[in-house]
Amino acid sequence: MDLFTQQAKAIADRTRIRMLKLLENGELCVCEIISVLKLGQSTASKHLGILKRAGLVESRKNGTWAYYRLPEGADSRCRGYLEFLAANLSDDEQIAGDRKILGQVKKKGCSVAPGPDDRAAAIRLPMRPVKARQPKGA
Amino acid sequence: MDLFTQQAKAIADRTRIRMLKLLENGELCVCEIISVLKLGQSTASKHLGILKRAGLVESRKNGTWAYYRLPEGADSRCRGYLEFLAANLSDDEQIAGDRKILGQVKKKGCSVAPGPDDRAAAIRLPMRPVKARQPKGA
DNA sequence: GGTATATATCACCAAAGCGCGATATAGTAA
DNA sequence: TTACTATATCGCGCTTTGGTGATATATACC
Repeated sequence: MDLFTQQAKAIADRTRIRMLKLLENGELCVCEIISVLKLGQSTASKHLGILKRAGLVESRKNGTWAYYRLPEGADSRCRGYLEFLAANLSDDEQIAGDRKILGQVKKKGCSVAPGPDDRAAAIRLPMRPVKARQPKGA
Repeated sequence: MDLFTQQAKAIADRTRIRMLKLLENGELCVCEIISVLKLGQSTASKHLGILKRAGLVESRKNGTWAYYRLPEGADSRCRGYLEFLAANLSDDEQIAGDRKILGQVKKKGCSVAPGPDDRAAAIRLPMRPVKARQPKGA
């Protein structure tokens, strides 16, 4: 499949659009993405894999943590859709809400115990350890 | 589903991308689109319906003929993807070939008997009548 | 060492999507 | 009228896709 169509398919999913819009706020750890978008772990990993294979995100590993970001290189073939996306959905309430939640998650750290008002997330997410874990290298 | 995602899904198909790029050459009759892209009749109709419901094409009827075109209004919500598409795939060989075939189909008329070198199309397309039919109103 | 965490991958199922033939509808041609 | 054409829609089979639980691996914490 040609890259243009592959990227079109990668964007043709609401969850992946939310991921890309969230990553416009900067590089994020997978567990942060999971916390903000309230996704299952395998679901998030699969979607991120689709975005990565389409060249729409890059990733790096640091210990057990994986960080995803929008590509930084000047490869115009990978930037087209991302620039288009950046120019759109500024009025989307859900995406604005995601960005707001990201701010909260960033303050609390990565593994966040969901509040009592979010029972769906409480089922999916592990409890926050007393002290947040940190990768060795950082 | 929100319009942005719906349009993304509508574009996430190679055949529909080819249709939209073909319509950049101006309004076309369905039978012309079928001839150029060598699609089954019901397949083409279904794809055009998806594009229409997503607001990416408009249509009008004249007798039995149906004509599709890119939207002419200034509704920016419908133009975004189309402008993005117009700015891309200029180097796509298949789409360039489609445009070339369109020129040939335009010369011969709508219902074209496929040449002996295109047997797949010969199965799908009716033979060209001795005199090409024309809608009453035009 | 042992236990828990972060992530990727696999297997599975339900849902959606695509192509195609058949049918329905409406118009043209004679 | 009858025959043919253009298009839309429906029904079917097949493939793809999205979500989820289970598993594997590597790492962090103790």
